[in-house]
Parts: sequence; C-alpha cells; structure tokens
Amino acid sequence: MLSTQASVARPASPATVPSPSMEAGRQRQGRLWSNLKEVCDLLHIPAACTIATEELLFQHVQFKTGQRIHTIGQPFDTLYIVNSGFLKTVLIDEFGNEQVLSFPMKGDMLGVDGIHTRHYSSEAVALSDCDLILLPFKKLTALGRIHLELENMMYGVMSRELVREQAMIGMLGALSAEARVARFLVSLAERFAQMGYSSKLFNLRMTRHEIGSYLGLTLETVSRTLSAFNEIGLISVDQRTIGIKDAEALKTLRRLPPSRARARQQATAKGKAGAEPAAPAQLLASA
Amino acid sequence: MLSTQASVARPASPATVPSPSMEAGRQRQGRLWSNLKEVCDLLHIPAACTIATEELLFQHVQFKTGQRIHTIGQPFDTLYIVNSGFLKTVLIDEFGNEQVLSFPMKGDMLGVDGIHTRHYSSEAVALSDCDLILLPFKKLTALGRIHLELENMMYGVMSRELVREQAMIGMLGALSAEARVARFLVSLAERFAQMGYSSKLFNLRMTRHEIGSYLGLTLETVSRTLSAFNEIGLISVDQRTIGIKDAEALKTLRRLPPSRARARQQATAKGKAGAEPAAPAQLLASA
DNA sequence: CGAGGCCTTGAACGAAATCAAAGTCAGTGG
DNA sequence: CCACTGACTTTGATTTCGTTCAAGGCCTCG
Repeated sequence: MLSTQASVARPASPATVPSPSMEAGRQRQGRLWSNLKEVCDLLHIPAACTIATEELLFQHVQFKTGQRIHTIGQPFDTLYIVNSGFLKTVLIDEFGNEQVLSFPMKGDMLGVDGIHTRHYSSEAVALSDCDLILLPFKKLTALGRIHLELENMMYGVMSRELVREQAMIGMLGALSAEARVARFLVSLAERFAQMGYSSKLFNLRMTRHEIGSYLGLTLETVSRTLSAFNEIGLISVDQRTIGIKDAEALKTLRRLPPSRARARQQATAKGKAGAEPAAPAQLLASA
Repeated sequence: MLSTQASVARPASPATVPSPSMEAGRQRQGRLWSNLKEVCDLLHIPAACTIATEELLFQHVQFKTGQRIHTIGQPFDTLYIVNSGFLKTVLIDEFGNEQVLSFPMKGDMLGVDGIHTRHYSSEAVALSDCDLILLPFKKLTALGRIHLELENMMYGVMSRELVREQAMIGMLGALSAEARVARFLVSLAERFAQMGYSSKLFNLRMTRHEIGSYLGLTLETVSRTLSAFNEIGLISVDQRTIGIKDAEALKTLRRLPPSRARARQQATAKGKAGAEPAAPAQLLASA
C-alpha cells in the first residue's frame, strides 16, 4: 500500500549523547555537529551571530532512503532541519491513504506540527539519503530566551511554513491541473536554484503518484500534463529527468491551449471543418 | 467585485494609547482590556498563571461588519485574538479573485502570517461585528521571555494553526465536494459547541460563494450539496439557517448515494429498466 | 414598490478520474 | 549474462463529478 516501504527507521548513525571528548569538536566524526550560525544560514535567517558560537552545537543524524524520521502520533520532542537530501511529509487518512503535504529539502524544518499536541501529526519519510540536524525543542526554546536571533528564527520559520501552506491551499482551491503541475515545476526549479543546483535540468525525487497526491491529482493526470508540456516545448521530460525550457510560460500558465492533435481530433469527431489548424496560444486566464 | 464591500477600516473604537488614568482599570470603557489569563483561556491554552496578572493588559478593538482588520502587504506589527464575532481571511490572486483561507471566530488568532516577512500576507475582514484583542508582537515576544506560559502559548497556537492548514490541504487534495461540505458543517458545529452555542442549529455567517471559495468549489455546487443533504435528511436548510440532523453521517460521509430522482432519471435516459428503485445508501468509501 | 444581493435549480459541457493495457527500467537470481 | 519480477510510467477509452451558463425565486433595504 505504501509506495515507499518505510523501514522501522533507526537513524543510520545513532543519536547518542556526545561524549565529553568530542563535545567541542564539531568537525570530528564526519561532521556531526553544527553551530547556531550554520543553522541560521541554512534557514536563510539573517543571524547577527553574537558570542559563544561554538558552545551551541546541534547534532546531525543520517537517514537512508525510505527510512521514516517520525510517524503520526509519536511523542514530539525534537524539530529537524534538512541539511541535505529530499523527503516527503504525509498525512494518513482513516483508510490508510497517503496525502503528501510537502517535499522538504535543504533548509526546511520538520516537525513543527508536533508542538501543539506534543505528538507529531504527520509522518516524514526520506526520499533519498538525508542528513538532518536535530533541534531538541526544549533546548531550543530555552536558548531562544538568551539568543534572541534564535527566537526570531523560530517564529520566522513557523510563520514562513504557514504562509507556504496558505499558498498551497490557494493553489488547490483555485488552479487547474495544468497550472498546478506548472507551478510545482517552477517552485522546484527555484528551490534547486537556491540550493546552487541547476534550475534548468533536474531529477524528480518523487514518483508521479506522490506528485499527484501533493497536487490533489491522479498520477495519470500528472503524467499526461507533463507529456503535454513536453509536446508544447515548455519542458523536456524523460522519466524523472525534467528540463525547464520556458520558465516564464510555466509561471503564468493557467490552462493549456488545445493541442494540434486534440483540436484536429475534436473537429473531425464533431464533423466540423478544421478551419483553423491551431488556436493561438492563449496561455493566460481571462479572469 | 468584492462580495463584502470592505470599508477603509478604521476600528470602531480607535486604538489609542491608554491614558494614565485608565492604565490599571480594565473594566473601564466598556471592558477594553484583558489580562494574560483571559487571553490564555480564550486560546484554550492551560495557563498556569503565575504572578502579576493585572499588570499585563491587552487592549481590545471593535470592528463593524465588512471592515478590514488588515490587508495584504500592510506592515505587520500586531497579532489579534478574536474575542467575539466572525471573520474571514482571504488571499487575493493576480486577477483580484478572492480565495478564502479561514473563517476565524472566538479564540482564533489572526495575523501570524505576517511574522515572517513583516508584512501581512493575507487579508482579514469582519463578517459580523467583532471584538478583537490586540497583541503587539514585539511586546508579546518580550513578555514571552519572562512569562513562559505566554511563550508556550505562542508556539502552541502557531503549531495548531499549521496543523489546521495541513488538515485543510488534506481535505482539498483528497475529498469529494460532498465530503468537503459535510466536514465543513461538522467543524462549524463543533466550533459552535465549543463556544457554548447550539451545535444542532446555527446560522452561517458567510455566503455560499465564500464557502465555495473556502472549499475549492463553486457556489452552485455548495448550494446543490446542501439541498441534497437536506433531501436525504442529514440536515435542514433554510437560507443561512442550518440544522444538523445526523452529525455522525456527516462526519463519515464520502460520497452521496444517487438520489431516487437522479437514479430514475438516469435509468430512463439510458432506456434501461429501473429495476432497483434506489441503491442502498453506501455512504462510506471503499478505499 | 423596486433594485440588488443572494440562493436555488436545470441543462449542457468539460476537466479530470477511472479503467485498462503496454512499455520502461532497476534489481535479482538463475 | 540474461531472463524475470515488480515498481513506475505512459497512453488510450470511457465515465463521472463538478463547473458553467442560464433563468427564476427570495429577502432586505432604500
């Protein structure tokens, strides 16, 4: 039933309490610790980093593809920041169906939904090998009272997450299938650009099914839409490799013009003369 | 274009700095101030209220129906808690179309989306006369460092908001029109119950258009669905007055059984014999 | 009483889901 | 090495749900 078989999720490297000998050495053990400044940088929060940068260290943990970071209902005590890798977060409905909520990647925070009820309300799964930074929540809030930029960071990140979800709601509520897929590609491209990768050519880390779930569509619709974009020359598609050819068009696309093929087909089906071979590309909405 | 003509929104009672003479008297001026405990109660946050409860006072402001509390892009500096009344928050897309995000009511917090960018990213409009409590954000975070329950409250409320939006995304992504309307009614009923009103009979404060926007549907679909629920006896509808008759069925409803009328109609249209007059009510999903 | 929102209902259309069948690819084991 | 398996993807045909377009009814308020 689960497309990605999530194993019972022990982190690849166990999250042990730091031994006295390594407390000050964040470079040891294959770079297992980050300081406050690095955390802030990762979150794109301007860190007017003050003093004592080396005494505030946060541990890293690695997860392998398919492993679960946390599950629904599990007691909450720590937040995570993605340092590298790709994940998905999902809701599971009463029939066991997954609903993808987000595809966190570098710089994103995980687990915020657990604060309120003290239990995670969603499930996070690694779509690739991942390196995450652990932020024990109690420790974090305590530190926030001393290091104001940390506190600001927390509020900022939570607010940002909220705004993102609002945008998602707007998209699900108002946009056509094509527009959703187009915007999804654009936002992925932008994320990759932010991370220093190519925004013109990248690999999808998720299946069509997962994309569909995320966008409120079926996998077939996602596949068809990608094919259609490919036909018009907006993108190139080869399995999970996507090339962005016309980012501007994707950004503003609302509905697809009937393709040559489809237009012809419809015209003949209705017995009408195919007077105009192809409608002028009316890619923008009228209202 | 806007269904609710939002005036240029001056609060009904101007938000002036308290004069020295009224600083300690929250009962004066028609109850314009609340203390920390009252705020926590309103938010359903267990407030192990410590000391100095009377020195932390938060001002109230009144808004009349149709007035705007804040607009998109407006500089952010304060959060609001709804003390009484009904509102909507909306996103406005590039063509001026409204997308309803939420219908805040007593105990809900407004404005959290402004923290991240320091500008509100949504618009809040009063659907009825409202009484809101002002929480100046700077003041709030400063106080949070002293009064830990306040800090907890902040994190808790933001997390709760996030979880709510996640649920919304799940609903928009996965549920049929009927299921969305059904759950909307149920959640309204629950909110009313929480507030001490009847959960069996209440008035909608919003138009069908606003409900539709909130649920990602057209107003016609909302209207039709309510009529259908009425026909089956799940609810009673008279304009904006809703009576809940079978809350359980509404909660678990996934798709509507074809009504007698519709079933007959389809059968005759296809020329088939209407052997079975009505399909047994299969209200629950198979998967 | 008339005007303007708001709501309901019907009919037709269309977008996306569903159902179905191949095709591709990576990994596995003979 | 190659055939086999199973997950993932593509594409086509059909169906269905929800939208769109249209008309009329209802209620409030000036």
